[in-house]
Amino acid sequence: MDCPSGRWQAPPVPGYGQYCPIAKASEVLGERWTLLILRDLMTGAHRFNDLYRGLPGISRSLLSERLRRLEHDGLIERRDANGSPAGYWLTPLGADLQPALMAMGEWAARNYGRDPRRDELDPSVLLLWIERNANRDGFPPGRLVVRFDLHGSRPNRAWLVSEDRVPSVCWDDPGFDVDLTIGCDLRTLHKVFAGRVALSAAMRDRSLVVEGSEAQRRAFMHWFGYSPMANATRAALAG
Amino acid sequence: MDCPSGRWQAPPVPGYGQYCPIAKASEVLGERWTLLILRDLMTGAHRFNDLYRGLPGISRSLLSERLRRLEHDGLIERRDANGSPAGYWLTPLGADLQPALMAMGEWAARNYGRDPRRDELDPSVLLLWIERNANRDGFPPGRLVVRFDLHGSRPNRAWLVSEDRVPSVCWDDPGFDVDLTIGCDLRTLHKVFAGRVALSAAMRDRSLVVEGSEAQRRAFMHWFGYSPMANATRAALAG
DNA sequence: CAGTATCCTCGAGGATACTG
DNA sequence: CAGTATCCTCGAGGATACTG
Repeated sequence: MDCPSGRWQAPPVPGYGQYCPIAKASEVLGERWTLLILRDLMTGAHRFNDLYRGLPGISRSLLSERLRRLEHDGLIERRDANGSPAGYWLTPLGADLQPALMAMGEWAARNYGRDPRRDELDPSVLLLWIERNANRDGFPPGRLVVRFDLHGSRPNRAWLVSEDRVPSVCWDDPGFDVDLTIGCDLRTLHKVFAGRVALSAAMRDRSLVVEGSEAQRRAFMHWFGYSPMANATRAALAG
Repeated sequence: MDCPSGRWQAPPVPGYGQYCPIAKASEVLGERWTLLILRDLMTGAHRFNDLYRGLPGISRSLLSERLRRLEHDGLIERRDANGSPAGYWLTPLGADLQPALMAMGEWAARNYGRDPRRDELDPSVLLLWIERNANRDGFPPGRLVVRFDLHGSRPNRAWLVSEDRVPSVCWDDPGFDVDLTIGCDLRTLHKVFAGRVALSAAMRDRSLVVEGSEAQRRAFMHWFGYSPMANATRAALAG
């Protein structure tokens, strides 16, 4: 609970004055952006700029403020420089929130699931999510270079480069030979990510076209990163 | 989704522009008071003034605004006059939130459980919760009158009157003969309500004193209303 | 890279008074 | 009982420029 300045006072977020767990949870989690920050920490973002990139519309000062409050409330801790991996990490208290966060997300996935309009999707955020949720064990050792051709989006090309099973997305040609290309429009990619359409079905009807060696295409189906809520969505659609 | 005025426009609560279930849930549930309103609807409050009484600090206009938004978002519906029980009721969409709300509350109960200071407790809210969570089947038919003597609180006397198994709390002497009195301080009553202390233990060490016939005292242990999160709290304390 | 400091705006929501 | 209308305040947070 120690803070950067050493003695940061929590600005008096107006509590509810109710000694009730729901009220307490609302006080800790209820501010704008807080739940999304926790979501991103749970899916592998830890550096300030990683978090910033995944939250279009937040300002750097507001992100900083929210992180300080979460640290003050004991949900996250900052690991600096010498303490191995730098950045922000969930404490046990913060990690314990995962079931509740999943339950909220599953509620929304069950009930608000519909296909997004193209203008509701942000290509850079979707690719970031695919990177973060990728199954690292499914990548080959060494380097793998995948190019996404997103029909009708701007920008419309992204590269996912996996080095020693650690993927990262970039929007400028990294210059390496491409092992695999994925061609589809952004909505199809989102539908697959969200679990609204099976990857195999999208490949079959060629709304998503994968080009590469047979082995690479098979591996793709194994490492592709789905939304953590995809299973709930599939269940809702099946039920 | 129809609204009082017939064409109420949702003020543009700034969304996150992320097509993600957690973001969607945050948009619908993230505003101040919203989760507490849903909590109260789940525990039996339905009339405007019932909700208002259970949310000290909210203004009538803000409660009205929040209810309109929840109605607009499809989580609650207003049943007026001729459609039997008047007031606000959860729709299936709203009721489907219960597991998520419980998960959040249980997280807080597990992690933030501690004994409240006396100034953190509001007697009228605690008695309201006990009324709402009472086990109606445990009341006798006809009338039961219970007086709570809350040592050191102001006001320090409340009556719970059950008529045909429907309890209601009042703070002025209703004038009926008293069948049962409960004497304790507010913190003890809260500890019992929250599941932090067993009712039987509080009676045994006389921090909570019940006076009445043997039958009434036994019935009391059956109808007394616990917090919906009490079981989670007991589990956390036992584990 | 990872923030902080300062200044300024605008909109959420309180207070008050009112209504069917 | 169940709200609504109006006016006003103040504080959350954006913009901008800065730092170790």
